[in-house]
Amino acid sequence: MKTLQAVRGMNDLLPEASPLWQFFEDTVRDVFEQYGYRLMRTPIVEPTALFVRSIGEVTDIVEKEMYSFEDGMNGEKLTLRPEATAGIVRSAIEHNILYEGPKRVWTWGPMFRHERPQKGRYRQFHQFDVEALGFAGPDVDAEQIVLLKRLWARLGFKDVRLSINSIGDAPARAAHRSALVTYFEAHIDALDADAKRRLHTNPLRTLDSKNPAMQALINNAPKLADYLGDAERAHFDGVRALLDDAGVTYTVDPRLVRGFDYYNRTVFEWIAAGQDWELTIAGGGRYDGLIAELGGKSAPSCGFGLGVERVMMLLAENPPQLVASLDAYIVYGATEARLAWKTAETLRDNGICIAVHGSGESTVASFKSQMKKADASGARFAIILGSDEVQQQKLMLKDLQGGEQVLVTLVEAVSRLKQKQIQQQK
RNA sequence: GUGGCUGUAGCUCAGCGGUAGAGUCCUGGAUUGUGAUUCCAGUCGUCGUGGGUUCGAACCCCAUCAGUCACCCCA
Repeated sequence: MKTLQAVRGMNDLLPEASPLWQFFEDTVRDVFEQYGYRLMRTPIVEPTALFVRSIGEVTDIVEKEMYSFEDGMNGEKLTLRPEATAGIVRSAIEHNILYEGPKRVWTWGPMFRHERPQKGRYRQFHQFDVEALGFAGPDVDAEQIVLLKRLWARLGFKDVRLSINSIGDAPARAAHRSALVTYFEAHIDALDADAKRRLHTNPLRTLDSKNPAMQALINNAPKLADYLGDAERAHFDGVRALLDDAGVTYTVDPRLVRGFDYYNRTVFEWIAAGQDWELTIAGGGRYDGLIAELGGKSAPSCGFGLGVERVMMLLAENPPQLVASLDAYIVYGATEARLAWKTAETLRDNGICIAVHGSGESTVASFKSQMKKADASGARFAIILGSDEVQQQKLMLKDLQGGEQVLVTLVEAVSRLKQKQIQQQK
């Protein structure tokens, strides 16, 4: 029989890695909630039209990276979500959740893009996603940026930097774009192959070209900043002023553009550097027109996505000290198996997290090997239950970090384990 | 989607036409019921998969799958 393997670009999360993921997820939730964002969840599958209309018909994502298919039952055109914002907005409109005013929400889960996999880039990847729906002011833009700064601090990240830019509103962007196309067309002989190919599809990307021969041309190209109106400029200045107040350092990167058509005004990216890589770990911006575009009442909004796998790469390079989830691991002699099993259940009644050594079909492993398992389990204590302990109606409680062991009653064991739980929480 | 590099034990990798290896992990023992270290012994493989060349292929060739890097693009 042929052994099956995971679909290309889609990864398994193995139990060894999950404590770190859980630490990260808990921290993220904590910070989001601290800013008043509330969880909502939307389906992974959405109508294909939702993404075509929100992300933009001529983007790479829509043209060649979406997992789209027809429902075999009724022929509906469906797509596995490539990003989170569209689904949130669809849901917000459908349930009219902005009826009572603006709302801060967050969501998370798997996203799907059919790209060629690389480090930090997968076909199924996970994002946390934060959206401030119906807020027009620059304060929420800045709020989301400082929220992320707080998150990096909580995670212990140091080499993280921020790029921001204003891409203006749609008319300014359109005017700049056509000026850019005109400019490039006038210098068509100086363009490299990529730039020619992108001339009419994505001329903005050419501004980001790494080709040294193009730099002079790019430096003299029309600047988007020159096309911004007073309101757009004031908004961006507002964001910057708040970031300055918060002591956030950033660089304004005129070349920063984003892949989705719905963005306007503020866009930002947090970029992290690992030992041999540099990747955007969070990116987002304002999308004032999207909700109206998708049929809702106009509601200017701002949001960002956070790439979980990429953050995990950084976390894994400098793992935090994690508190063991198990308080104790119980080991026992052959004749004490039933008692050990029942004792563990009694301890759980008292709020203790405890694993019982799993037995073979007819044999009980030696104390030595059971102790090795106890050590490997990450439990703080081993509880030893053998004939000596049974005779005295007590348990041997061994601290696996210090090595001290004491003979205690069940009640004493509970109170000692509880005490350690409280200490660890501090 | 294009191009380069790489797939050998659970993990990290050596071997590069002639009987599949090391370290680690795991199991048992030295250790009197007790997890580090040390020492001893042992288990573990369709050499990614499918074809081809050859007396003989982990090794050479082709295809394919996967990983990775550079593009494209992006979280």
